[in-house]
Amino acid sequence: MQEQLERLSKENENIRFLLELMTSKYKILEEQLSKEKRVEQMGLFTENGSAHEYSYKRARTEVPVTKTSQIFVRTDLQDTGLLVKDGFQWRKYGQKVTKDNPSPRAYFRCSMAPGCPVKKKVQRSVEDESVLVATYEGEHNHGGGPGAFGECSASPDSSIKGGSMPNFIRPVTANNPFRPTMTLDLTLSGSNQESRRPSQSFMQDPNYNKIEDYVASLTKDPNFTVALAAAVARSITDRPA
DNA sequence: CGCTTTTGACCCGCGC
DNA sequence: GCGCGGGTCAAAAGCG
Repeated sequence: MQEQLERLSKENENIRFLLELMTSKYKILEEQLSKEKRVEQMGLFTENGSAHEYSYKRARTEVPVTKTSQIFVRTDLQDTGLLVKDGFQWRKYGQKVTKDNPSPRAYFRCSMAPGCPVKKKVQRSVEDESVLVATYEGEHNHGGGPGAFGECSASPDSSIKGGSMPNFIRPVTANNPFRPTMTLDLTLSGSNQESRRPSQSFMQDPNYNKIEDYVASLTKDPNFTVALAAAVARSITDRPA
């Protein structure tokens, strides 16, 4: 018990470090983004007569930015499917074997399409084959169907007992074959005018305390370490420095 | 029979 | 211009 306790507290320390790393990375990115916004605005105001042309050209050449996020879902290794239960109904429209990963990548469109533009890609993680990586593009313009996360409740024997569980992170229930897992929303917010939000510190986010409490409870779950490590690795490697 | 999944073909952007 | 690789299409197969 003592040994296990020591191991766990060491693990907690590591996780705290990773979280701090993520937080600082987030702050750096936020600063960089606001700097870019300032530069962009200055460009628009100083170019006098050509300002309209400038913005027009930018708008035309700019790739339409869609909101993307990733979640990591731990599954049974025997489970060969690429299904991530997220409460929405999806229609599979393709599957591909990619170069960097031996497991195939499945492509899904929201079943409400073309009314709903959301797409997702699901592929097993290279680092841990039991972890499914689901990448979402866009935002649903409708509610979730039956079996949505919001309808789940904490399972009594789960090692994760959140108490006040944030809506965006839910444990797995008897209806859901997946084991408890860590879900991280690594949203890449767009840089176009419509998606701009007022600059807000991560620490000032109204959900921050809830997230912190919940993450603290998650550290009791050994599965959490793997999922977090994968998420942090991605957050570092997938973003511009 | 209608809807969903599978899978090979096709398209398109990117790097060389 | 060409090849490569990721993403999408669409016909065929599967399934309830």
